[in-house]
Amino acid sequence: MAVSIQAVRGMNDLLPSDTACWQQAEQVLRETVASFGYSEVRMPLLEKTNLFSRAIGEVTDVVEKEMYTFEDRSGESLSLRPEGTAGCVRACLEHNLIYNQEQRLWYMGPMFRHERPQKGRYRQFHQLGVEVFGLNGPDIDAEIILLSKTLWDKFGISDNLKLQLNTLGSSEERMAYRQKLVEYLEAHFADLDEDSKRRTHTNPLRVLDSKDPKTGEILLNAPKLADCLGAESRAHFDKLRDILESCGVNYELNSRLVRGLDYYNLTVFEWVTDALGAQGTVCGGGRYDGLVAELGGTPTPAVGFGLGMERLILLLTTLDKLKERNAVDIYVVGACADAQKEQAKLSLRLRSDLPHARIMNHCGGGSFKKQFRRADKLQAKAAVILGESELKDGTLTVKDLRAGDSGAQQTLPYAEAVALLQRLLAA
RNA sequence: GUGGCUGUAGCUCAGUUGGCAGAGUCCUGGAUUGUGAUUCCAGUUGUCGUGGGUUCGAGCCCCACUAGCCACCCCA
Repeated sequence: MAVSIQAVRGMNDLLPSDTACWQQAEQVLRETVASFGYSEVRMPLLEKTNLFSRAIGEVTDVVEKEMYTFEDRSGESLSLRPEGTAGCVRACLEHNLIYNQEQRLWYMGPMFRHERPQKGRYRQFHQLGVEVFGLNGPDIDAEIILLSKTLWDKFGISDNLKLQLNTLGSSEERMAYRQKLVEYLEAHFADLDEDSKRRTHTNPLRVLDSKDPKTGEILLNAPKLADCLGAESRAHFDKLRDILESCGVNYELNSRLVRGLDYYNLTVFEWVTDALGAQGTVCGGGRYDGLVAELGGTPTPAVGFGLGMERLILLLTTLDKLKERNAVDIYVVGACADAQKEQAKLSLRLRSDLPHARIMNHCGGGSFKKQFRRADKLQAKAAVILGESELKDGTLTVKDLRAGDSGAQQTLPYAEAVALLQRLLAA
């Protein structure tokens, strides 16, 4: 459809049928993080560009080619946040939230990356972020994985998500391994496929994931990350696995899981599904002990994850896990001489006496037929009728719209009508 | 950023070798002037994604652009 002004590519409007789904999902997310004792933080969508280039890594795809970056009126370079962790750390440092104390935090909101849109990948997308600061043990790594697992259980989608787990070692071990790997890849550079040649310098650990058969052969003799791990890193990972297993969490070890943001170390994980096509990672995260210091704070251990809201909701919709929910419980129809005034007054009174009911007053006039059709379309549970006779007698007619064919209806004094409505809504 | 497919009514889609722009649904009104998913009748759907080109004539063929979908890539 040709429209004179269109939305920016990859940035979607959420219409009433969408927001009904989002609100259901958001409610479960909020309840769950609260049940783990986490607190909400809200950060600006805009940050100084160098926050992201320092936090995420200068040579990552996200920073190199996916950020929305521009100069504001004072000439300062700003960027729309491509992820939430950097801004969260910045906020914590700025307000001394993590000076000698631990924090368990969460946030939810839009992120921006200039990628080619496709199913489950949009230029404005939304994440639930969970971040923990000041705890360095495997127990907290396990906790955030258990938190995410709790979400899947509550949504009823645990069977459709698999946990992939890996460890990258300490920052030093990881850097040392990266160095070794790059040296090895450079020695065989001529025989690598094109993607792997590029990745050798952009994201060498990703080369391990190459599907090219010739590169695969070369990789057989490549140095192994596991060989670079020290006893401490190994113990951390073993303990994490121990806790997950004792809590009944199944996982797959995936030594090629490295993730694209530079700040990760030790534990990394992803929850993946095969129900969404190419964008199968619904939730991913890990430990990032070096980031706080990198951004100028005192060294502070940290761990967290991001959950893609669009992918979650796409999965919930695909698996038909969201309840259809109407927007209206009671529809007020009428055709008395002073209809607009009397209906408005009645509707206000009903809302006051039935505070949890969603009550819509018919506006715009028209026949009863039209008004009832509207009530039915909205899937209201009951209609309240205010006509000439009701107004004269001081009564209301309450019609049960779920009763079937003609529907049961009773004309009652106000108080009894309210009581009947209460019973109908409870049913 | 690269490739493949697609774009016709609000929605889902037909549209023959290039020859009057269609169906279903939705919406509106009526059959029933105080009663809703059914039924029956009537009615409105329009920049055929945009701009060029070929042609007597283009929804259809050609080019460019744009948007969407899917995949690569990347990640949530």
